[in-house]
Amino acid sequence: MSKQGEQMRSNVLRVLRQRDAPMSAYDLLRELQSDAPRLAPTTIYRALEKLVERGSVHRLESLNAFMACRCEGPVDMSVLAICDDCGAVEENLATSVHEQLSNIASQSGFEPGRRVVEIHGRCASCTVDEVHS
Amino acid sequence: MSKQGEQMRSNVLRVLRQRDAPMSAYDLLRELQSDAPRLAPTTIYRALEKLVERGSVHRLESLNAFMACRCEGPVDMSVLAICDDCGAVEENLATSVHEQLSNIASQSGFEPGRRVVEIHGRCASCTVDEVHS
DNA sequence: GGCGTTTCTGTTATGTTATAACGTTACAGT
DNA sequence: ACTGTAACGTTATAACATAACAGAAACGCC
Repeated sequence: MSKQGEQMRSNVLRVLRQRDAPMSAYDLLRELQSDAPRLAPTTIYRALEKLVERGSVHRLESLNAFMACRCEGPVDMSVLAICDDCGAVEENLATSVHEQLSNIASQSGFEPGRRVVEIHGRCASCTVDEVHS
Repeated sequence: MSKQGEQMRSNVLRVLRQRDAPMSAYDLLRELQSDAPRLAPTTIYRALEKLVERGSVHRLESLNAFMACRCEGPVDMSVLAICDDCGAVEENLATSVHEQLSNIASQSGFEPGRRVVEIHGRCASCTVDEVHS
């Protein structure tokens, strides 16, 4: 049965990669339900949990959405830049930001764990496509 | 009518300050419904939106919750350290982290807007209260 | 092989978070 | 007073996420 689980994870990852943009769990559900109509949210969330654990997928906390990872370095050192116009997301490796963040928290005796670093704004191509009404 | 809106915002802020911990919109709703049983989610969300805009309240993206701001400096330069054990949240002013974050995003032509910087882990007092089962 | 244990999976149901849609009320400008 | 605009109240529903439990697979042990 772990075969089926692996299958599901790879299906989810495939769809995320095809899209190459943030998708909600329910977007994925709808997509995959064309093959398996009875597919349930739980199944998607379980697959996503594993994929995030593995670092294959980012969870975008400020969007409640998920995205296939395409960055080089360690997935937990990346910064996600989210375009509020077109929805595109850039991944940037930013080790120093993450280190600083951990350091600052540590100063008050806090034991650092998972970090969330995201930035909203407008991507380069949307800035060029400026509206000139 | 704007009197009522202001009233609502101050009620919401009062409850958040009393609690001094993250609360979901629905926590607030339940709390305030003891006075106004017909109160609706929308009303809470609108009040929260304004309060966040003003900088009186933080939105914790990774918890889908809200918290009264008690930090000194500019609210949009703070780092939120969230204890996964006790739920307490520390606010730290961290201008340099935010600046670096904006810089990194800018490098690819991204126009920086709202930043989300949160860190999960264990707070000092929970680290001390270590379980020694 | 048979048996118990553990882990993973599918399924149903429900809980939680957030917003759409629309009519109403306040208020500023004229 | 009239009108446009922004804020508000209200109802309904959409979107996101998990609890709970039953059944199947995997594994060790006898």
